[in-house]
Amino acid sequence: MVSFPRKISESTVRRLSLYLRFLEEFEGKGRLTTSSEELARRGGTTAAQVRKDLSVFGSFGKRGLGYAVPELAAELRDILGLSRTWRVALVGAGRIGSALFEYEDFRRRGFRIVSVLDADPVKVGTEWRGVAIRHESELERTVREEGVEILILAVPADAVQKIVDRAVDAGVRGILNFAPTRLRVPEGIALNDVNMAVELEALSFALSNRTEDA
Amino acid sequence: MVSFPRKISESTVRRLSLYLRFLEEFEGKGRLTTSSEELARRGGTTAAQVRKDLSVFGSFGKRGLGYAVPELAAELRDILGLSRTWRVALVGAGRIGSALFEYEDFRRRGFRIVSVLDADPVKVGTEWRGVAIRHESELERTVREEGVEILILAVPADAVQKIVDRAVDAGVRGILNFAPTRLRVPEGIALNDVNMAVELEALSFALSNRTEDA
DNA sequence: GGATGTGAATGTCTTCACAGCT
DNA sequence: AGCTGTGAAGACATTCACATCC
Repeated sequence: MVSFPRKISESTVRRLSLYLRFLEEFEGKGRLTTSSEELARRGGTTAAQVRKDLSVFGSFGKRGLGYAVPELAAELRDILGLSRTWRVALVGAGRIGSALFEYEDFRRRGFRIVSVLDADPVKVGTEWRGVAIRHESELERTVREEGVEILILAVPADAVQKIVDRAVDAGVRGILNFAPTRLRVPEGIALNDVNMAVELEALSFALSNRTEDA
Repeated sequence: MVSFPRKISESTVRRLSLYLRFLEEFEGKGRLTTSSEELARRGGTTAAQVRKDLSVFGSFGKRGLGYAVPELAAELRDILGLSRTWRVALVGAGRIGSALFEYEDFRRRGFRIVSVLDADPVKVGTEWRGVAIRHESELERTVREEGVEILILAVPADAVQKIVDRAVDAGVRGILNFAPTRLRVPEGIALNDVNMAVELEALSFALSNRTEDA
């Protein structure tokens, strides 16, 4: 709970998350300093953008020298709320759900999937790496008992809004939605959509309209 | 190959893709007309935004009446390049790859995965729904023989850049990247990243900094 | 009357360019 | 000298508001 100035743009936050990834890579290689220029190159942006992004939160560099890698990484982890673990429930034990459950990057970053829920009675009662798959009807109880703060939605599409409403009532504060639907959430609940079809269609658009040459 | 004015913003394209989804839903229900107001409500934006987005490409509505659902849907499919099928190769037959392979929305929109490639000899030679899993070393040949235009990258992370370079050389023109790395592609190649870790971290940031009350 | 299409106004994000530390 | 931090300028995106047409 650091409390920051004004409104911070989504794109700034996404870039910070990228920078952090690079910094951790540098840490792994034992590199001690870096520069806005280098982070920009790796992140596909400009040095000025990197500095602006960071300047929203403070001054972390030394003029003439650059940034100390471990220090800046630690700052970014703090800013992004990654210096703690988050208790996550996964709804949907299908293929996407399973892929997300195994996704190493989540685990490494402190997102701990403490519960998996599904509507399919065949799956309910089995378990994944020691996490029991429970029936969707137990959503509220699970959220409360397990102290779930974040919900990952990996279900085909329809009844999703109801699940969200119930989860929010039970105390969930953030939702990562993979269902191709626009969800309504109350003020104050964080929501992020990952719509893979939209991404592919954006590609298709780009390929169909190569006008920018000539 | 319709060729449109100026530079069209990424966000406009993404919204069009959303609108199309809603229109198709309406089509399914037999609804014949809609309005910018309705599309906006469904898409979480404003009516003015919807009209601006569409106006970049033409005038598809009737003043006083709104938009004809099937006509507008057809226009959007044209604009987005979805009136044809795209030949896609999937690199990575792991969990994410498998989830994407089965993803109904891709199939329905005309993205046909004609080839799956993996580095794991155990997987190579098996098949998914009639599509043989080939060894990654056959990438170039596959791209050429199968006329692959789009590559979906669902591999853990590292050697990804090399795969991209080879694929581009062989003729691939668009890439949907799920690996948490920033890729370099030549001018004229379309690239889209889906970074799920970044999305989760953006949530974590939002949850850690609820300052906007008070 | 009612909803579109669009210039003009506003708001937001990015880039520039340079003063200020190290 | 080198690289950050940052106001100011510029580019881009969204919202407003209304003339236009069905």
